[in-house]
Amino acid sequence: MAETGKEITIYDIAQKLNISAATVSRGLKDHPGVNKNTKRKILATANEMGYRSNSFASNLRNRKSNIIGVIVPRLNSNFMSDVIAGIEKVVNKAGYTLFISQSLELMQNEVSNAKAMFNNRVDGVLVSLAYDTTNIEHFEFFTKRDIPVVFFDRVIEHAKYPSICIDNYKAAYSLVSHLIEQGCKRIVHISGDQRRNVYADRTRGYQQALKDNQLPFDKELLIVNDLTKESAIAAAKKVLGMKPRPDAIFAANDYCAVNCILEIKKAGLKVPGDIAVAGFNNDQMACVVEPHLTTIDYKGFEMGEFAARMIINHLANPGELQNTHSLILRSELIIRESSLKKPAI
Amino acid sequence: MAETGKEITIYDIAQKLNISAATVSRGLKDHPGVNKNTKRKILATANEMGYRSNSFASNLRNRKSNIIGVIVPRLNSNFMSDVIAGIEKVVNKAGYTLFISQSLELMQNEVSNAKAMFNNRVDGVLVSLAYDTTNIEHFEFFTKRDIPVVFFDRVIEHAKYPSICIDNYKAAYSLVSHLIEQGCKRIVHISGDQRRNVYADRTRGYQQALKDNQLPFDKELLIVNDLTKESAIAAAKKVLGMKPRPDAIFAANDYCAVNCILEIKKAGLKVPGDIAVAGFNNDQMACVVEPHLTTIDYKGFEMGEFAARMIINHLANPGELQNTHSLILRSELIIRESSLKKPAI
DNA sequence: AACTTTTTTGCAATCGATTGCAAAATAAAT
DNA sequence: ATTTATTTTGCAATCGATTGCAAAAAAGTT
Repeated sequence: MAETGKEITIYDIAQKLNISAATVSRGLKDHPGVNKNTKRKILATANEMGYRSNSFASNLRNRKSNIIGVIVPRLNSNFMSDVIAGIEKVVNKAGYTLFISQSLELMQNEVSNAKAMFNNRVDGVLVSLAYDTTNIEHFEFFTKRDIPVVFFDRVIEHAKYPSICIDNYKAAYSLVSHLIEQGCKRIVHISGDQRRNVYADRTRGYQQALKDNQLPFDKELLIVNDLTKESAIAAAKKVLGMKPRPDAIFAANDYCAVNCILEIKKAGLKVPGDIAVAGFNNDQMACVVEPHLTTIDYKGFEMGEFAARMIINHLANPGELQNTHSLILRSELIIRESSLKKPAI
Repeated sequence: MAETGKEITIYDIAQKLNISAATVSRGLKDHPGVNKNTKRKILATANEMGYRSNSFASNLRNRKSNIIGVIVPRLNSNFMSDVIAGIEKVVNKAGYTLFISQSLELMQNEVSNAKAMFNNRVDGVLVSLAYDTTNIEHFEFFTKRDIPVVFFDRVIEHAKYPSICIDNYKAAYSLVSHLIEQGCKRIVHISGDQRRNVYADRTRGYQQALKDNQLPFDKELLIVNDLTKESAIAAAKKVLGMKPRPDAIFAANDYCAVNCILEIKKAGLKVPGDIAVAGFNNDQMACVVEPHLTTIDYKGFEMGEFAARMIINHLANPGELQNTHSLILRSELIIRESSLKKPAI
């Protein structure tokens, strides 16, 4: 078993077996040209001496780190935790490890994280953009060196970068259609920074659903803020003061929706009776608030798996960057009480 | 600026400046023995040629990875996201990067993650234990090689490993005392696996608070499960069926507490009127549920910072492992409506 | 037994950065 | 101008694993 103190190298194994380090190196990685018996011996001695491969030496020689970088806005959601788990699963199987960091929704951090990853020579990067990222020049370092960059969830339209996300437009469209179907006519949409696809697309879906149902789009009913609790409460208050009062709120995420519900109830109004509310993401708290929240569900684990596979594929078949453009995953409308004005049939 | 294609090494810089690679190496890291002018030139050329240090070569030579491993049960809470952010802050400042992985509450994953980190030659490891971890032999690899391991939050009593957590006993004691002070006499405690300090200590605090207030400890009132939503609901149902009916539930985490509240309300009873409820952790959802949840708050960011500092210190002053044993951070009782039987004074 | 073919192995260079030691260059002192 | 002290630099070995190429060993043919 492993001994204390000094590290064992292939040279130590070679010496003990009276063979060359080259053979040990080949033997350890099951090179076909090595005699089966020798291989067995090498493996046995390696184990017995407590050998562990030195990845620095190997990486140095191979000019490859076997590390995939992941930059996300925040790790604090079930969604993101699932994404990471999905990525880990695929990536580990392919022999890579992860280098994860959070931008905390600030472009500034995103930039420095990207630099750190570049300097650590990651073999590929998975990115979900920060709230306030205005450009993606900080990823050009990677493309210049042919290091694949894949965006997921918070993606950006760019010929160079493949991406994975759900159809936010369609999801929002179906959600708003549902609200309309429930009899809502003045639907407020609370969204985030319109530079982020997830918010812009949801807004478009909202607008199109209105249009397709002959409902006018009233600019006043579109509220864009930073989706924090405070902004959610402020937005809710604003809605409550509008005349005529809107009969529904579609918030771009669950946390915002939930805080709207609380605020509406605090004002003595009923959800969904007076105002129906819907969110996006199907967070845990969607089933904690009362009434439970109608929302859009999509699978983080799956998204992580796909994103990871995309990167791994690029690494396995370099030069095919252009083949895969973008991938759209499915999402699902989850109808709960917060939007049910009519009794369920 | 950075060129496309090939990587620049110190040899390229050396050649361009007609000096030796040794000087370039020293110049780049501000070695005192290098002429100021030469340094300036080296830095300038490095920039201009788009040089980035090759960490593999450097790590190989220095026998040091500058990577800190972090193993956590799950990344899905605000708490954990804050911890990671705190760790990142300290660790980055000291020139390290993070290698994060989740055990998903399974010892099996924790073991393989630990191995992966060991093989990647992390310089230190920060760990919060999985739900079902029964022993910590998988960390002996590290101690044998004098690689520091620091536990945080979900810690374990062990002379070899320093740890950081809050005083779960005291926190639970103060929380239960508060419930008693509100007039509760039959208090249920729902907890998790008692092998985890966080749960065992909370249970102890609960029991001691009862004792100090002349309340009998009824075994039936201590429910141990896995704290999932399903278990929470089952536990709540059990409580509702008890005779005489308990007048309070102290759950070992907020998610469990929240689901109890929902279940109690579903049964037509009032919280806190019929049954007071309290949780632990001050998750976002504590303020989503109605009534808002009384709970214990403690700062993940701080905990991350401290844990990281501890590891960094150990790395800076090796051999002082025994100096720092364990650190107890403060926590705070947050009283909200879910436990207020008496009107606030 | 001599020769050809096939399997196995080893030599030695390579991947870049680092650093002890000594040499060279410069500055200071005589 | 010499000698001594001080700064700067460079040489060359080292950190382990990898791999093209060639040599050695084993197996197969005549």
